[in-house]
Amino acid sequence: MRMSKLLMPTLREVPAEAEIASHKLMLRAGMIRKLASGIYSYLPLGLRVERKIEQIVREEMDKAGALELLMPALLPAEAYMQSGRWEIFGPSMFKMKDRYERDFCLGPTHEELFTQTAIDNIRSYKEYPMTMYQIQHKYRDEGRPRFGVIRSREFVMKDAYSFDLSEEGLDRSYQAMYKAYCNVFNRLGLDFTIVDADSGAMGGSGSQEFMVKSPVGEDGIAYCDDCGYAANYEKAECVPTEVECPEGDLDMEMIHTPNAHTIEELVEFMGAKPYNFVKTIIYKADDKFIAAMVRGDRDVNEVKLKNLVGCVDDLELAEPFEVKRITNAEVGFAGPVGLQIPVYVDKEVELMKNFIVGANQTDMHYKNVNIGKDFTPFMIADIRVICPGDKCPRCGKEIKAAQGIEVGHIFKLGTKYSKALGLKAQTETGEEKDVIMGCYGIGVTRCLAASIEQNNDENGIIWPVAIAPYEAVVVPVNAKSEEQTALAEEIYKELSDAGIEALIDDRNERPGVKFKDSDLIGIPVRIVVGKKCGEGIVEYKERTAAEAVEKTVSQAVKDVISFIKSNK
RNA sequence: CGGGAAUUAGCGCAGUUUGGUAGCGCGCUUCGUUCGGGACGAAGAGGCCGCAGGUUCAAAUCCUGUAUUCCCGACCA
Repeated sequence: MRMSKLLMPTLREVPAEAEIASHKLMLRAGMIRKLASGIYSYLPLGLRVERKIEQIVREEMDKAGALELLMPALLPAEAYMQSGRWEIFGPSMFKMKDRYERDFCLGPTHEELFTQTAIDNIRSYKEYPMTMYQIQHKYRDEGRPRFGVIRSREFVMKDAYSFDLSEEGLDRSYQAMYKAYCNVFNRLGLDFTIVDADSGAMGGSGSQEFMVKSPVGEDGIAYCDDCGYAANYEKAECVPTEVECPEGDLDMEMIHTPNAHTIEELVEFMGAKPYNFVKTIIYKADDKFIAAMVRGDRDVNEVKLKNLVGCVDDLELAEPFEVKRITNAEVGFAGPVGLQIPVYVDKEVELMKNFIVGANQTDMHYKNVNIGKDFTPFMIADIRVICPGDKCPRCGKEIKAAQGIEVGHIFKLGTKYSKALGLKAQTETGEEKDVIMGCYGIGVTRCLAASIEQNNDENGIIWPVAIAPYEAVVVPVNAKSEEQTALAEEIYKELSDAGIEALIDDRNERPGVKFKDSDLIGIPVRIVVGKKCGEGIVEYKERTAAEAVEKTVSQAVKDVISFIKSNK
């Protein structure tokens, strides 16, 4: 490709809308342009990278035996109403009506439609197991689109769905996708971590997320360097740790704590440590009230609590007036003693004695409170959020925290959608069975941003060869020099003939501009045709190298070809 | 959905406090000189100052709405 003919509007300055590296660089490199919040156009360079990622995903899916098909993005409401998700998605679904007032939406994800496809087209149990996938634009009206294409409202996603007749079959289909996902992310050159994810609310039996560690990631990861354990923050199991408590068989005692609502204020007031307190938090779970208790220096894990309570709809903090009604006190003085609602207690609290809790009376707390003696929990379970420094639930070493960008998610769905929509298969014995499903997603456009987050420097993007928009660039230093131009053209032709996706910077620009641009757009390797052109010497520079190396023309061409081939 | 900020040329910004009809840098066009890390000189083009009302002789500037965008948080099959 001739750069003089390429639509590549690079920017010297960063548009004010961008905050993170990948977003800034995609704008500066002329890969994308924003059309509305969370909605982007892809210019040639951006599209080429997106297509390459798609192709890698496609190849690995095909290799894993999945069948590619394509659903519409514009969907009739029916199947979503049948599954209940027309309501569950709520405002995050783009909904509309056609001219006859019939309901439609833009597909946010396609479990329902793939289930319907199986119902309509799979005729015999002999056709199972089957995995189908598509690579398609998805639409979600995010409450807060963010970070360029990392959280956008229209994005490209690969979604796959497996259909099996047995749990063992589901395990096999799931494992095949697991392996394919590892292959995909390895080929993309992403440094990723696989974490256990929450699946409780969906009724599934297992779920893992593929995370690219990055400080700009929106998901928390708890991991252990020693044994390799990694889990989503929401999911990570907590190992209870013991803390120092007042000794002895003490009796509960009410104390006056005026205006001490928070743990910090109490610590100040009473001179105790945060871990000597136990917080009691009132939640509303599907219109029923419950209390959750965790140590003063911990946080309640609402996902765990929600799964434990078996809450279907919403788990949210009770409103202040509700707290007042339940505890007979201002917010900040709730405690388990005499409370008339179920009290869920974190496992860690079981290890404590003589702790401090609210007294359900404004400005009053109890000290020397003990489980069993002073109150009876409804249930004791792991309901807290993991903290860095906690013990690893597998090996006991120290847990660390990181942020991650979720680029893939695999999920054992079970029979949720087959039951809702009626996907059954008749077995050889004539018995009817619900088909067991799995679903598997890769955020294609998000991978693009994730790759840039992991591969950039102060000069711009550093593409891995596998997804670089072009593999090599030939730069004649002086556009007016016929000698340089001729040699550059010759090299460009040789590379192209050898199957290299090459650029030639034939623009009438000064060398500095050409170098800056080629670094910015992240082309993996560059040949510069300059002063020593007459002696048949050019410069060879890999994007990651500090310095260029002088080589003969034929050697440089050979090295570019072998560099590209060996890094693909 | 709650809180905060912004909106002036393609991009980055000043001008708004104290009203007088718009400016800087980059980019763009033309000519010339240049040509190894975002050149220099000269001459240009480009703006209903987000939109709608209001106050005023006069509004980018003051007032009232409204839209859009970004940030923090909530939410995120």
